Amino acid sequence: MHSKFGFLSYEISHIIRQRFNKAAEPIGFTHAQWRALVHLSENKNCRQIDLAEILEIKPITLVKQIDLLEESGMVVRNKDMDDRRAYRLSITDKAHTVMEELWKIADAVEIEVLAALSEEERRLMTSLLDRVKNSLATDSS
Amino acid sequence: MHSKFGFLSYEISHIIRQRFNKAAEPIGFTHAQWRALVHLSENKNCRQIDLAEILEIKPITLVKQIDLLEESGMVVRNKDMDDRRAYRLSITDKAHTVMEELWKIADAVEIEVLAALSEEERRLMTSLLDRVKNSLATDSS
DNA sequence: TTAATATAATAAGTAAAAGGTATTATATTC
DNA sequence: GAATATAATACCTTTTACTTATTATATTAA
Repeated sequence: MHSKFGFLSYEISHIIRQRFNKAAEPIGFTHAQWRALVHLSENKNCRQIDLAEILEIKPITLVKQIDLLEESGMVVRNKDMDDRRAYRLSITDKAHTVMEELWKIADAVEIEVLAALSEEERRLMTSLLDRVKNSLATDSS
Repeated sequence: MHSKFGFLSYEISHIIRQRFNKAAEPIGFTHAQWRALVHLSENKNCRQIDLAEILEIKPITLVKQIDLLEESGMVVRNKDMDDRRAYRLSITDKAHTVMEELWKIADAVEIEVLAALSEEERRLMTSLLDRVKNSLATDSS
């Protein structure tokens, strides 16, 4: 019997993204922007190329997300004084307020989607996924 | 502390899809087509609208995937005798052969991605995800 | 038994999220 | 100082999906 982990993780995360996008649409954010914001807030003052690597997307893909986040006043590109090719990304005060709203949405979606599991099971599953993710992060993929 | 399940499941499934797509590209299939094929083989002779519901995509999205799968000789649209609006989808003999190849790729990718976990942990995680998925399937989402 | 409504597939056009390749401006290395 | 590498990005394409509207056929209600 073949494992269905690939399909299951895809299908569940797809539902989470759909529901998040629907709920966050009135505020004007997509799940991809949200993901960039959260990872940036955990890696303050990094360059675009650093954030792209963290997000596991190509730099050119991130450019457009940062464009949108800058337009909506969430992120600022600051010239790097030591390397004039690069920008240092920072999050605005406004972003902190908006992110509180977005976390409410994200948490609510997650609780809804994971309702079938106990809190203990949710923690267990998340920690297993976390180990998988961390083992991949060290790869050169 | 907020849960990261949404990001984790997205990021891991994204890596699985990327690796699958890369490995299956020479044979000419994408992960979306692969997903449709597998779900069709588990729901033989269903209509497009049924398969779309199983895949949790809109019927129009499925049309194009079936177009591609029909072009490559994997799937046949058979006129439904009882409802002349509908097609019944079937999988060709050729598809069975190709699917064996694709399962090899899918299994290999999964083993690679989940290498950090023991077999026991893999089974546990998959069964937790399966419960989540099934609880959502009964929703009217 | 028609008239109104619903359903299955699909055409046309759009969008979100991503990537490939090439370019510009700067850094680094040889 | 010349060759090479790097950070950001312009231009174009791909994958996967959606919205809205249309055609053909079924079903329901009057």
